[in-house]
Amino acid sequence: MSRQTSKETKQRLTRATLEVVAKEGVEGATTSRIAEAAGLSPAALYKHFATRRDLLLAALDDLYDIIHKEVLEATSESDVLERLRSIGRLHSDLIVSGRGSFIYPLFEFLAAPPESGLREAQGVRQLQMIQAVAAIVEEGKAQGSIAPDTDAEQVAWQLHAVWWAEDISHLMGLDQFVTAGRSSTIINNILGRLPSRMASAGQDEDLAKLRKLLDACPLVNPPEA
Amino acid sequence: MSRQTSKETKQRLTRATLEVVAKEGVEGATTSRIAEAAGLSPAALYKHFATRRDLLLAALDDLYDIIHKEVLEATSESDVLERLRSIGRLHSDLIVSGRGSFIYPLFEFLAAPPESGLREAQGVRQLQMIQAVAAIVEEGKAQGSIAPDTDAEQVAWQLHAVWWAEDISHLMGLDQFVTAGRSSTIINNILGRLPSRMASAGQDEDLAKLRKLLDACPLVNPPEA
Amino acid sequence: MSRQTSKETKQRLTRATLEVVAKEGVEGATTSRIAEAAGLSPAALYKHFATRRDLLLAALDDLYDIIHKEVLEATSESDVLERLRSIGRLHSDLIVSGRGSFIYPLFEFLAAPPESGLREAQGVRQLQMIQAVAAIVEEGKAQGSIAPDTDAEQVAWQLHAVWWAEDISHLMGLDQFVTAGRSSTIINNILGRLPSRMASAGQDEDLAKLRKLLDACPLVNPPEA
Amino acid sequence: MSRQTSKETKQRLTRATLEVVAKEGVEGATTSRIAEAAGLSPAALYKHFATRRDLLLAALDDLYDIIHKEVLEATSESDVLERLRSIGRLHSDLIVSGRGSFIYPLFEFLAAPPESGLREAQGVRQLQMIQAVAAIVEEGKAQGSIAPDTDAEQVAWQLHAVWWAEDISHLMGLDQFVTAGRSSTIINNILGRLPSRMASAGQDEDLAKLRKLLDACPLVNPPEA
DNA sequence: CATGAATGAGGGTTCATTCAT
DNA sequence: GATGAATGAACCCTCATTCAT
Repeated sequence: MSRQTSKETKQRLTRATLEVVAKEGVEGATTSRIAEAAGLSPAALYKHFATRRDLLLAALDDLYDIIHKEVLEATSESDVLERLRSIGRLHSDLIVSGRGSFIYPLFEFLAAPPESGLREAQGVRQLQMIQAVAAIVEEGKAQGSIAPDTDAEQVAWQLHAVWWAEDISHLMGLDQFVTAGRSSTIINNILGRLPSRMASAGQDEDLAKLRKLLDACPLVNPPEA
Repeated sequence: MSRQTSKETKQRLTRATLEVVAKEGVEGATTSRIAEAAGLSPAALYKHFATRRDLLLAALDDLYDIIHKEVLEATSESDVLERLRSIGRLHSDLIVSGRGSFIYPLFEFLAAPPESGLREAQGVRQLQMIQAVAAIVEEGKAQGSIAPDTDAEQVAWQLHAVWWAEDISHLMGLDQFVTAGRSSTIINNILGRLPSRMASAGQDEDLAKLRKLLDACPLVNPPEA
Repeated sequence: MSRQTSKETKQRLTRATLEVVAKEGVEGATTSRIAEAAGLSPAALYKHFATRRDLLLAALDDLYDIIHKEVLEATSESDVLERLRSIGRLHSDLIVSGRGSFIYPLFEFLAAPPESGLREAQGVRQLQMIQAVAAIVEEGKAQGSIAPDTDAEQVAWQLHAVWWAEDISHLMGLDQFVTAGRSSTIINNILGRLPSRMASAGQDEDLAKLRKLLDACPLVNPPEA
Repeated sequence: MSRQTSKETKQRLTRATLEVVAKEGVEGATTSRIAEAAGLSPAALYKHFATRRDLLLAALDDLYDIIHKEVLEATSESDVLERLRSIGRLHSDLIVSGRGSFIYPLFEFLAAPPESGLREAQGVRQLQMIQAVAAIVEEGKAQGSIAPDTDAEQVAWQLHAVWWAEDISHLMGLDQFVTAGRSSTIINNILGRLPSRMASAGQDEDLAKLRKLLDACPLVNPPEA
């Protein structure tokens, strides 16, 4: 009982890492602090991870799992648009409430020294998340609730840009971006253009014209771009 | 005279700091490395800054000055929309070409440990930049080229979200966001909505209707948000 | 049966130790590296040896056994002088060819920290080897091929001095001592004085006079020494 | 006064290193022990040497300087043969008295891990010492006290072989090699053959014949060697 | 204004060893 | 007989900073 399986301890360590990183930054996530948070000796840590960097990477993996579960999969609305809106709301809530401790490691890894390769490691995972969001949009297209000519990946990038901006603002102490409704305004703009004619038919007959106009308007879709 | 000298040395130190931060991250920006890059002894550093943290803060100030000069003020188009578009293009170019070395320090500071206060310190400056961009938009409103009911600050946030997303993507090695035209598509979307009726009259009479429709459309501007 | 197994495992461990010591030095011969080389877990090691030091000592024993077998007993010439010359040649060959991997552990043990007792432990074994060589010389005296008044142990020391010098030179990268024939010249000098009158009678009648002169000569054998 | 020049402190450190190595072996010559012996903090050490290895190398240099001064140059006999004999006696004395603490680091460096390059570093210095001894022999040839056809370098190697054997024996606790006169017997053998005819003329007329016989004797100088 | 010398604290990591399983 | 988990002690080294010069 006192001895635990390696897998359990590994998770205990990655979780402890995320905690410590959230509180003290990656700089401050020293092996001894992590070990203490996990209830181990610093030496024991090296029985499970060859290197502090390995542990950080494992924690990053864990983190993206958590994000997947707590954000992407936490919402179950059958309507895709509602689901995306819900994800956005969840993200904002996590930010504002301070429960979004996963943001710190995220940006810490972003700022890792160029040659460490940690940034690129994160890139792969972020891309997967973007594609996961794009997949949701595609689901909406299949459902018929989203216009069939929508560029799903473009939408996913667009949403991520806003979510990242929420993160950044929060990190800098500029919560107003979220609390003053600026971010949700952007999200609404993005999502507002997605509905298919069919979906919106019952809601707003103007939208059909609007979309046609938007598509035709050279300012919105400049010929050269 | 000696004050002049001190001022010069101070700048030498802040520039050296930015260099080192770019190469090694904030963690790796140790006093000795900075001193070496500045051609001083580590001890001499303390004649100009009481603390490493003070030096980092000064470097951050310097950095934002540079960004102001190299990005915001580097563009001189009289037409505000063109100017904003130009700023965006400059940003993308800096990213893709790799000349945007200031991005590294920016995110390094963002990822500084919570208790260091560096993140909040950066917030103030970023806010100033956002307001500077908002001021440009206001200028456009005064010129008449931008619709008078435009929320200038909202636009500034929106643009920053895209620029930050370009930064983040690049840091993660996901240059596709910039190179595949995803970011410029967003920028075009944003700027495309700004022109005033007057300005667009000669260009595209559709836009007037479009804007009216957009404003009225509950999907784009939901009542509750 | 289990004892048998233990004995085998013990040998596996001592051999592994010698390998690791050869590659990494005694310092670098850590329990985990040894265990890995032996295909065991570090913990299992302690079922066979109470202490790392005990294992090192056992490895040293093993090493001297190997040397006995591979060098002293590998030569079978009936003529003692030829046998000694052959041993010398074998030693030189092992050195130059790089197959004499046992040299590394030997000097590693020699350089073990004073308080470890490893050096003294080696002394006993080296003394046995010297006496083994002396025994060969005695055999030659019994055969009649070596002069009866020869100090066998002195000769054994003398030969060892040369062999050690070959080892040391090789370790320092000064292979010239062996390859330029310097060591063999010394060996020839040593062995050249050993033949008995009888043995040399058929070969060279000068030697009788020579030996008498040598013995009488105060420069070669000073009275005080 | 409390602050010292770097050069002084450097020497203090190399000397302290040699002391510690003598007492505890190179393994035991940890930075903290060395620093303590030198009266510094472990951190201060790194202001003078970039690396523990660098310090060890500097100590090795220092060591060879000491040997040069305390052994090679400590003897001033004008007669070269006497000088060499004196050097040998000094070496033996240092060994037996235990004052020859420099032996430990010498062999420790010999046993350094193969890839560390410390062994080769020592090789260069040892070669210099061998050549210094050869130079003394050459001096004797110039003086006329040593036979002109003597191979000076061969003699130097031969002497070193004996001295090394004294070192090794001592390290293994086999002081008998020195105390029972075995090493000095070899030395006498070596030096006894050096005198020139001229030099020995007044001493022993037998030697002339002896040398001629020795030179002619195929057992001592085999044709093939 | 600048520096060389110095340091306490702490960094990540490895060590030989133990013990429950 | 073997192992996986665990650890206290120690390793080399770097840090931001101070102070006499």
